[in-house]
Amino acid sequence: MPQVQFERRIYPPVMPTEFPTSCQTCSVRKLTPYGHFSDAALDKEPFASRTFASFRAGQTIFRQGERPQVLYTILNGWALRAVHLSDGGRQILSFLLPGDMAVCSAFSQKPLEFWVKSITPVTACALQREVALQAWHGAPLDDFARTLDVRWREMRSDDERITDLGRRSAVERVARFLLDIETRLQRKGLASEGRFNFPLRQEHLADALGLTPQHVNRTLTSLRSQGLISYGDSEMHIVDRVALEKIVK
Amino acid sequence: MPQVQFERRIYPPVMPTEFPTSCQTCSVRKLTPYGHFSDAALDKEPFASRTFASFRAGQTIFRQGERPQVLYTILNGWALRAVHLSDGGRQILSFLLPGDMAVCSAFSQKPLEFWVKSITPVTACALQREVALQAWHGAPLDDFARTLDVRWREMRSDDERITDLGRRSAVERVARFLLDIETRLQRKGLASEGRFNFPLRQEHLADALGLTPQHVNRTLTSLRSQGLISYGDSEMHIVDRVALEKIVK
DNA sequence: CGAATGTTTGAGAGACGTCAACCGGTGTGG
DNA sequence: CCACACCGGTTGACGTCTCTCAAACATTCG
Repeated sequence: MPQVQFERRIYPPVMPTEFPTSCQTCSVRKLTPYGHFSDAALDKEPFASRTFASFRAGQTIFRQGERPQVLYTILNGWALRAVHLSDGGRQILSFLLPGDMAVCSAFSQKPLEFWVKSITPVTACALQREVALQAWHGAPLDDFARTLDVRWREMRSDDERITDLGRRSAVERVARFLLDIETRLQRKGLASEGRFNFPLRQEHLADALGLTPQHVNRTLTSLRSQGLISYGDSEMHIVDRVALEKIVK
Repeated sequence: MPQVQFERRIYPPVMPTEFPTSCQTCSVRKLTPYGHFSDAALDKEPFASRTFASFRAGQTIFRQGERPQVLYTILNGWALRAVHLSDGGRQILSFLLPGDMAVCSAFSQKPLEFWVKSITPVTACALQREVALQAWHGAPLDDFARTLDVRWREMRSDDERITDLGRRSAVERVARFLLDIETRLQRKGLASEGRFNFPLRQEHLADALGLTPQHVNRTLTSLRSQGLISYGDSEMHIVDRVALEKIVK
């Protein structure tokens, strides 16, 4: 019986004023797959007909089997992409951070084989699938090629996950994960000096890294006691980046 | 010191007559990402300017860091896509079978972060990157959308690999792998009644599944002694599909 | 205060890796 | 022609990493 997730953390309500007033001044503009689009292009479709959405923490954004008609780009907050396992558990495939697209491959009408759920409250920009498809099809060849490349980074990250899960020990996975998240947040301006907001519970790490929560705990505790990281109160701090990098090889 | 792979198996030389004379009658036509293209479309670019290539067993097709200018579609044989690991090993990311594209995401000019190598002798159809890009850009919206979807299956397969490596035991991984390969070959008409040509060594399975060759051996031996599979002489036979499916859950 | 959630810690079991050896087949070279 | 090396498959003994089961503790919320 699926249990209703009860969100314990307190988050301020999302104010409409938090939505960007234009794509040109959007805070995540440069982080998105269309980050290279010109100012002029951002006045046209599909951006002209963009809308916004906000989700509470722990809310399902896409269900498995659904055929999404919108492409969400995360403006704020964390979400996760996962599949259900036959034993009742879940495998987290990726975490979605500001600037990431919730369903990049939603061009097709094929039903999703994974689901997407917010972790913190999430605000997102929504582009209509059909409109976006037509607009990108009509774009110059150069933009077209880059659009095809949109999946490139995602794909690479998948490859790395495969290597990670197949070959690395628990410490290596955890260290790599923390460094990876830090790098992504840093690039988005959401981390400085190794410090960043970290809303994940240890169970999230376990479900993503293929470990048990207990073992994640032991690993984190070990890293903390060695002075490589420190954490608490939804904050993560990578204290000794060099040592962590040595662990991941 | 990298060791020269010596191919011990004997394969007949590839005869030019084995190349398909037209795209319309190509044996893998329906299996490719452009399998839905019309007869007429196959007379135009990029197909009109296609060329062919053949590789010996164990030959490197793409090097890491390379910027491929051609899109290879495998006509015949098996290949693998992999990355080097810092400990000198390799993680096999996927196996490429007839009808698969060697580098589907080669639309960009970004250097490859993996390498591709033939396992058996491989014959392939080569499309020029630039020509293909322009042709697909000019194609009808519907074809365009499907082209974007080309990566869909690949992506799904990546997701499954992540789940697999993160959560399954050795038996589950091996069973799932065999069923997966059989399904793919069946769809391509290269397997019947659970029997198919299987040129992989146990070390290939190990490198793909994140196990040691010895443990792969124990697992295969166990499955064989239980009468679920039988193999030998580059042939694999899934004897008890139902039981295997029960293992993978 | 009690219920629920998440973190932390411990003891024991099991799965998989490591190290090592042997075997059969095949090409190689004397 | 035969000894030999090499490769891949096979098997055994043993170590260790991670899981499982279990429980204590902190925090938050009702």
